[in-house]
Amino acid sequence: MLAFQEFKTRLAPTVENICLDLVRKNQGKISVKKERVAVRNMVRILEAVFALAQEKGFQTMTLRDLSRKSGLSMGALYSYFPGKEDLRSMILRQGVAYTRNVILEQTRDCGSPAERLEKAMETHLYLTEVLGPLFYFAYMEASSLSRREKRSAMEDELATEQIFLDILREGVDRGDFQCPDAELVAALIKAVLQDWYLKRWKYKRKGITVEGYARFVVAFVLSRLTKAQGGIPSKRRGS
Amino acid sequence: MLAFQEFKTRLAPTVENICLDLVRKNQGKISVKKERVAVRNMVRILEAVFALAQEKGFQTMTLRDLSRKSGLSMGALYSYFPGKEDLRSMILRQGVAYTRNVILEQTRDCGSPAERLEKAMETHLYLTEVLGPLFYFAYMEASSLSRREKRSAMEDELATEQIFLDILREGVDRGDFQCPDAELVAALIKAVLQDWYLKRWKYKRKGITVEGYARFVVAFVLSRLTKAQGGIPSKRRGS
DNA sequence: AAAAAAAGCGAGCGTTCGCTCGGTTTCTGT
DNA sequence: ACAGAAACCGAGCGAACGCTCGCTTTTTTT
Repeated sequence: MLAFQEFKTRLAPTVENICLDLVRKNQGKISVKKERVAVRNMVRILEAVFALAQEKGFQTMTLRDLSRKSGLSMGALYSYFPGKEDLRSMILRQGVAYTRNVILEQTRDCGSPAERLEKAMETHLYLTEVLGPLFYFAYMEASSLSRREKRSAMEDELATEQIFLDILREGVDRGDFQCPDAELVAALIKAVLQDWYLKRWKYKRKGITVEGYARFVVAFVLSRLTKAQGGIPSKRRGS
Repeated sequence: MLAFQEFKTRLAPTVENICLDLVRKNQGKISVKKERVAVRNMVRILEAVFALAQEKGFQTMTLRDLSRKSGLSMGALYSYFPGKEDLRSMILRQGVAYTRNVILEQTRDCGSPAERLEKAMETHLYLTEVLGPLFYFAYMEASSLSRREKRSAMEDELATEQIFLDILREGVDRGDFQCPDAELVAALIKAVLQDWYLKRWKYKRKGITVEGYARFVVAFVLSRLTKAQGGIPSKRRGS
């Protein structure tokens, strides 16, 4: 298992790096010319958004709140995004793209399905640990999107799940895994990984580190895939 | 395993029953005198709230939206709650109390820890299946609460988890379960059960019924508790 | 059926929101 | 040092919000 600290320094997944991509991909919407300035202030904006969204939600947060917390004036803010809704969708889009890229890139060159599965879960957890507020934001704000954007959020959910499903199926084909219900296992994995950033307060309180959680989840899932004798009993005794 | 249909008819966990309790426990805040009328309209209000909250979130929903969807006028609405925030906290409080009671009541008289664990998971899933919109609402709205109410929401989360943890520990004591990290397993169970109502669209799309999901989750967890040889390997091979 | 009580109504109040824009400050090249 | 460009500022705009209240309609009582 890769240590969390090493992951952090090797990949350097920071808000700053995400802002750099965000600024470059939205040049049409950002009226600030100099990239250095744009990125610096975009970082302040995103960090303020994450803090405020965690406090009171994105909808409840006002642009005056954002102005106060980020240190930029109302007018200055509108040099960095065309409107409040656009700000949200810019952040979501960029965050999703970034996550997808990192996980796919990290799992591509692994060996056995078991190793790839471990690597995928580990990467997901470590990434959410570094970018916790971003993931929390993305998850919590998905409920108040337009229909168009809601569909897109659902497809992202399924795309992440598909990564796990592909690995599971490969493992089953090769005979490494015994898993008659790969779809459900993939969904379970996704749910458990999400819990890490949705309930960070809970795990912090219990003194559980991201590495400890990763070890537990990997062991739990793999033990079921490699040691379980049978599938699901079709009937269990009644109450 | 209890069939879902039987659970539904036996316990009759409906929005109407919840509204009855809600009306009785908030008589001071509701100016409508006749209980029959109060309950009837409270049902219309709650169902409208759930629908709107799922569409656009509680904060984004306006009282004019609620008026339109529920069929009651702006003025009439204020006979049923003192303000928008009070409406939310009334719903949350009542929903949490109801859930807690049902699960505790259903798991009290079971036999072995394995049976109780199964019953607890099954009850949680069936309840969320009937009252899906309520749970979705409670979960999604927990992020934009006051500090006082946030603490209370966290305690509810931990209280539910504690039910599972108690059963796990009893099973370990009796030698039924092999589980060196009961706290993490309890958290995992909670996360997986929550996924059912947070991502219902996903499971609906895959054609998975609540009974199928319950069977899967129970089998997955129990197989790990009763068949796994060891705990967590302290080290796994490096990347 | 008339009177009293209860419930329902919706235009309008004050406030605050997202957003704009004319003026000011800061940065950059020479 | 200075002129032009870039960035920043915040009072103010129309719109929409939560909420109220005088009035009407419906239900209950006598």
